[in-house]
Amino acid sequence: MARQYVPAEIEAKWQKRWQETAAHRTVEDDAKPKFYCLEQFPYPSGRLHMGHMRVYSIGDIIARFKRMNGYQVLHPMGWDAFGLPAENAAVKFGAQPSKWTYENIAYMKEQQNRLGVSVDWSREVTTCSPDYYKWTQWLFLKFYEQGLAYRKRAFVNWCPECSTVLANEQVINGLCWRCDSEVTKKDLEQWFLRITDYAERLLNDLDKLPHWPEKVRTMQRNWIGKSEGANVTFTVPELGNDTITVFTTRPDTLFGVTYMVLAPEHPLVERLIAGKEQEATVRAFIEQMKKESEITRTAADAEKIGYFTGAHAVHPLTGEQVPIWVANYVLLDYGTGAVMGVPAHDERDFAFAKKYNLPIKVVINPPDPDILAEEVAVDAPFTEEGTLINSGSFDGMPNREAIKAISAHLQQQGKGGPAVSYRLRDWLISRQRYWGAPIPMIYCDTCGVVPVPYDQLPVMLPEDVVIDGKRNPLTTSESFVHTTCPSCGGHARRETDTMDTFIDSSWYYLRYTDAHNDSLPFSKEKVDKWLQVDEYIGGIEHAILHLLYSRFFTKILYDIGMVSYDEPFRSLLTQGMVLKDGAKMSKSKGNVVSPDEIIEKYGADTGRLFILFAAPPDRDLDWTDTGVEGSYRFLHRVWRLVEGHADLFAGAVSQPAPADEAAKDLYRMVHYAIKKVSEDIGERYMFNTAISTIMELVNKLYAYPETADRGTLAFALKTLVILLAPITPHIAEELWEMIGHTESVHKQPWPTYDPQALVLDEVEIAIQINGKVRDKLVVPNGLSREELEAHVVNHEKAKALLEGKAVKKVIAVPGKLVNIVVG
RNA sequence: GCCGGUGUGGCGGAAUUGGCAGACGCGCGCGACUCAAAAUCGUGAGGGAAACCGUGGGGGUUCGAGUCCCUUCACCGGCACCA
Repeated sequence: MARQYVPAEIEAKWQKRWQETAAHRTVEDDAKPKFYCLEQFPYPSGRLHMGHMRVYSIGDIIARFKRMNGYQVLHPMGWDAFGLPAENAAVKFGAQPSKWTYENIAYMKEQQNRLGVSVDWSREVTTCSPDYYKWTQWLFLKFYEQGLAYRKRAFVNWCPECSTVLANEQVINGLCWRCDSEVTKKDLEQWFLRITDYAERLLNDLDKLPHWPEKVRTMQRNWIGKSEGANVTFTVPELGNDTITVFTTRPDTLFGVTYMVLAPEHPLVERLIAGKEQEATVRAFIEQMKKESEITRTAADAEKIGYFTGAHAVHPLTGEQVPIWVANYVLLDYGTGAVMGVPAHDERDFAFAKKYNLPIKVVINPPDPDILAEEVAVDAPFTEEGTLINSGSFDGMPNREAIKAISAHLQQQGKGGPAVSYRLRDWLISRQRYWGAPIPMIYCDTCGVVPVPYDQLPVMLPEDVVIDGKRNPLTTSESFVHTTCPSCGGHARRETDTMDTFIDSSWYYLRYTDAHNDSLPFSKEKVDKWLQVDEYIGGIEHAILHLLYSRFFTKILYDIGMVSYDEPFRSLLTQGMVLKDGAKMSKSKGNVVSPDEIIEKYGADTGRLFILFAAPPDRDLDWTDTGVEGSYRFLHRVWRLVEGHADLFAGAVSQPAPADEAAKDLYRMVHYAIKKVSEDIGERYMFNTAISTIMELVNKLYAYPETADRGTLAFALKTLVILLAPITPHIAEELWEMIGHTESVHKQPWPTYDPQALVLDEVEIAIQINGKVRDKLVVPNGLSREELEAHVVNHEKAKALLEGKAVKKVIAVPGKLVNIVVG
C-alpha cells in the first residue's frame, strides 16, 4: 500500500525536528564566504497576509540555497514593533500597547514557523523592547553630539487624526501615510535630523548601487530633487539696504526680471508692508494662505493670486527698481522662499504677469532669425534655447553659456553665484505619541537642553500614562516628566515626545549581527563581518521612506567609524504585490486569501511553490485557486514518483554511467536541471523558471521506461529531491528520509553539473531560406561553421528547397541553424 | 510638464549573448482507466482552408529582430505652481 502525501503531518514533523536540532541557527564559519539574507521585518499587526508569505518565501529560498552552496548565512527576523496601531488598540479596547504588541508577535512568529522559514530566532530583534530602544536612544545621543540632531521651530506637518507631527516622507499627496487624513501645518518646536547635509551623497551614491532596481533609484533621485542654478541677491533700500536672495535655475534670464515674489510666510514680509497702504490687504492674504491646506495651495491648476507689498528691490546688475509681491505660488520651504519674476521666459511668471499687468521683457531670442524680438512672448512665454538680447555685455551669448557666465559674474560682484537646491527637507523625528522610543533629552530651567547621560539609558517608557488619542500620553505621567537635571541636579522636565518609528527600523539590520550586545548597539567587528546585506527583500512602498533613512543612518555611522560600509544594502529585490481578481487583496474588496487557510488546506510547501512559480519575484502576482491546485498536484506527482521508487535506494546511489539511450537522455536532463536551477535561484532570482525546469525533469521521469537503467533513475530522483529542498523544504526532507538518509537534506552540498553531460551527440538545426525556417535537420554535434554549411547545403532536404534558385550567401550558426540567402 | 518602468496565446508567464517565438503551469479539447464520477495517466492546439500572418503601432539596421536604433501609442509608478 502506497503511502499518501499528507502535508500537515510531515510539515509538523519537520518543523518540530528543526526546532529541536536548532537547525536554523547561524553557523559561523569564517572558512566559508558570508551571505546576509534579509527580509524587511514585519510590523506586528496581528497576522500575516499574503504579502508576508511572499516575501518570506523569496527570502527563504535564497537563504537555503546559499547554505547548501557552502555559505555561512545570516538569515534573521525581528519586529518593527513600535507604532500607532498599538496605541489605537489601547484607545479602542483598553489593551496595553505592550501586551497587544507582544501577543501579536507570538502569534505571527508561530505563523512564520508554520511556513517553514529557516530563520535564526536566537537573533530576534524587537524594537519596542528596552534592550533595543536603549540603543536607538544611544544612537540619537551620538547624532546630537555630531550636531546632526537639532531642535528648531518650524511650520511642520500635523495629522489631526493621529494627533502627531509627520516627516515630509510620511505625507503622501497631502495626506497622512497611515490614516489618509488631510495634513495641516503647525508652527512647533521639534527635533530634526540633518538628512539634508547628506543630500549630495545620498544622491551620488545611488550610482554605487547597480543591484538596486532602476525604479527605486529614480524614486530616490526624484525625492532628493536636486536642481542647479544660482542665488541672486537683491537689495531693498527701504529696509536699510537689507537684501533678499532668490534662487533660480535660469540665471541667463536675469535681465528679464520685472518683479520679485516672496512666499506669504516669508519673514521679511512684515517689515516690507509695515506702514504701507497695502498692509491690511497683504496681511489678510497671508492669514488666508495659512488656513489653506497644502493640497489646495499646491495644486498645479490652482489660480495664481498675489499682492503688491508696496516695496521695491534693486536689480543687482541693472540697478532698476522692481516691485516686490507676495503670491500663493511661491513656497517658503523651497529654495530661498523668494523668486525673481521673468514673465517672458517662464510659464508661471508669464501667467502671473498677464493677470496683474506686469511688464514682460524679452531677453532671449529664438534661434530662428525670421522671428523678431517683438513677436516673442506675446501669447506664451519663450522657454526654449536661444541667444541673449537686452542683457548688457551678455548680448549675443547662447543662453546655455550665459547660465554659467552670469552665475560667475554675480559671484565676482558679491551678489550671489552658483547654487544648488534640494527638495529634500530635514527629517522631522518628534512624535507626540506614546508607543515609540522616548527622545532622551531633558529641559532644565538653568542649563537649558541637556542630553540624558549614556549610563542612564534607556529612558524607559512609563506605564502610568493616559492613552486617549487626544493628548500626548507621556505628558500625563508625572513620574516620567519630572526628573533632575544631569548637569546641575536641579529640577528638570523630560522631553515627552517619542521618536518616529522609522528611526527604529533604520538600524535593525545592524543589530542582528550582534543582537545581544549589552555594551554597544553592535560591535564593529561583527557588523563588518556581516555587512553589507547581500540581498534585501521587501516592498516597493519603502522605496523612499525606510530605504532612504537606512542609507542615511549607515552613512552617519560610517562617518563616525562604527561601520566600514557607507551603503547598507548591496542588492535590493522589491517584490510585487499579491493580487486577486486583478486587485490588491483587501478586506473591503473581499478578495483576501490568508496564509493560514492555504497552509491548512494544502500545506506551506504548496503555498511557497505556487508563490514562487506564478510570477518572477519583482512582478505583481495574480493569485488563482486553480494555480494553487496545480502546485498541489505537482507535489503529489513528485511524492508518488519518489515513493514509488523508494526500493531503488537500498544501496548507495552514486553518479552512474547511463546504460542505455533513455538513461543517457535522463542523465542529460538531470545535469541540465542542476545548471538551470542553480543559475535561476543563485544568480538570476528567477524562481519561476527554476521551478518550470524541475517540472520538466519530473515530466521526463514519468516518461522514463520501466525497462531502462535503474541506477540513472535513482540518481535522478535523488537529485530531484535536493533541487526541491530550498523551495519546498518539508516534502524534500521527508522524501530524503524516505530514500534512506538520516542527515537533513538541507545539509547536503548543492549538486554541481557536469558540462560534458550536457553535450549532445546530435543536434537538430533549422534550415532557413532568407531567414524563414523551411525544414529541420539532425546533424552530428560539434561541426564547425564550414562543416555544418557543407553538411546542410549538400543534404537532399536543402537541395529540394533550393531547386532552381541561386544561392547568394550561406550563414551557418553551429548548434542553431543554417540560413541560405537566395536571389 | 520632467523622470523611470511595462506592453508576448483564452490566462500567469518563458525565450539569459541578435539565431527555430510561445518553455512550464492554469484553463480548454480528445483518449485511457471506471458501471459512472473524481483522482490519475496519455495526448492535442498561436491565428489562418491555404499561401502566409504573428511579440502595442509605424519606420530602420541586419542574412536574421520579442531582443538593437528612431518614432509613436497605451498602461503603471515617482516628482511637480520646485522657481
